[in-house]
Amino acid sequence: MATEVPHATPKSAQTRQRILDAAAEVLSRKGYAGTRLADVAAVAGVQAPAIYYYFGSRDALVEEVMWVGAHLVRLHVEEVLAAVPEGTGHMDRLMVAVDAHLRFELQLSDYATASIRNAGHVPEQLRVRPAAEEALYSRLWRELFVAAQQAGEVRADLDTSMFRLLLLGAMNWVVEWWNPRTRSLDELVATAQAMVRQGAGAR
Amino acid sequence: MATEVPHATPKSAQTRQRILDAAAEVLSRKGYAGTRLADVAAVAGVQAPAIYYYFGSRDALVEEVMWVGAHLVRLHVEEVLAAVPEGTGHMDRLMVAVDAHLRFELQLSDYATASIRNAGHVPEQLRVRPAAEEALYSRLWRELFVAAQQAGEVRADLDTSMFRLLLLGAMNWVVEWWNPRTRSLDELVATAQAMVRQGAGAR
DNA sequence: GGCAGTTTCTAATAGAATTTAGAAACATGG
DNA sequence: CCATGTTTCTAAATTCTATTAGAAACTGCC
Repeated sequence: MATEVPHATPKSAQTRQRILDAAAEVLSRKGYAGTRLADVAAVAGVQAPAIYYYFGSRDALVEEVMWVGAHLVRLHVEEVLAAVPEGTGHMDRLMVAVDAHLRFELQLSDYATASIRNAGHVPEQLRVRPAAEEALYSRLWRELFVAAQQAGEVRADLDTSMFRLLLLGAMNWVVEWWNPRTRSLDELVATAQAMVRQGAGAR
Repeated sequence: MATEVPHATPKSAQTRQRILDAAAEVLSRKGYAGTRLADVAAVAGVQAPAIYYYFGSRDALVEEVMWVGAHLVRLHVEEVLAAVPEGTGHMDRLMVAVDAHLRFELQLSDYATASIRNAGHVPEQLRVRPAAEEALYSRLWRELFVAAQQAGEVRADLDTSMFRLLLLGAMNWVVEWWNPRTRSLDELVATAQAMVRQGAGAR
């Protein structure tokens, strides 16, 4: 019964991956509502029914993209943070996380973009598994902020929980307006970091 | 030919309004993909085909909600800013705008929520008219920032264009996680204002 | 109370997309 | 080179909504 585990052979796994990548690409560009299986199939270089050999349904495919997206973002930021030299300040660690999140979301991964853009637009049932990943990611940021606050590098009177949600929102919303042709990614990262460190106010 | 202008009588205009309100409510909650005409009709207290007496198509209805949402946000913030006492500082005017935007988006208007959440998810053709409103709104914020920077209340070396987009993103994304039961709107506003004024950094 | 115009409904249609059925092509090991 | 299992295709069925047709109900005015 190949239906149960059709990913055994390398060849087959490759096609499955191609379909998943195609779905991420189309989802990141057109959103949940605009994503047709025919489009995904075209990008993957197969006919639409071939998708059903690997995924139970359109929604199962979407769910996997969403999960992978959330998962990859977290892995990436964790890895980058793990590589930060011992003894780096807490605010600087926050800056690194901002940098890693933005670059990954905008440059490296259609999965991340798809996951971010469609988080609130897919049917409830598809959010369960991705939500668990997102919760882990939230925790990562919470810990960064708590540590920074305890070390006195973030103001003691700041509601870091709210601030964190606002910051992640600012970074996530970038997918809605970002155009690499007209803006510099370095500049974006620098501005987002400045927003966290010191805001816009003079002095 | 009543088909052309069915909104003449007050009674009729009322039903039309009910349908539009219902569409804003459902769109703000379920998003473009999840919005069924049958749901909209149910909320408005009519049968689905009645919608066609007032709107040419599902998309025409959606487009109107999107436009009204963008329009109302701008009007509201403009009005609030117009009421600010003469001689108020530029940074304080920014704080007022942040306050007005967030409160309107979260408390006063399903239209605003619908417009924000679905801006990037409706088909291209539906974005033209709303986009014009959004451009006017962007200009409003641009002017606030430019004035504040020229007055020296915003750091001279800040890329205010980028900062503005990040700030609006942070505020817009709030619709994705906001829960009035567990969070205080006053606290949210205060934190967003702090983000603009001084960021998270200590001193 | 009847009549004209407006508004809304029930029932049917249409169209688009997902999803199945089942046949063909392909790959691989004997 | 055949046999077997895997992978992909074409063609068809299903499903889900938007949309249309046309009848009924309602409203206000004479």
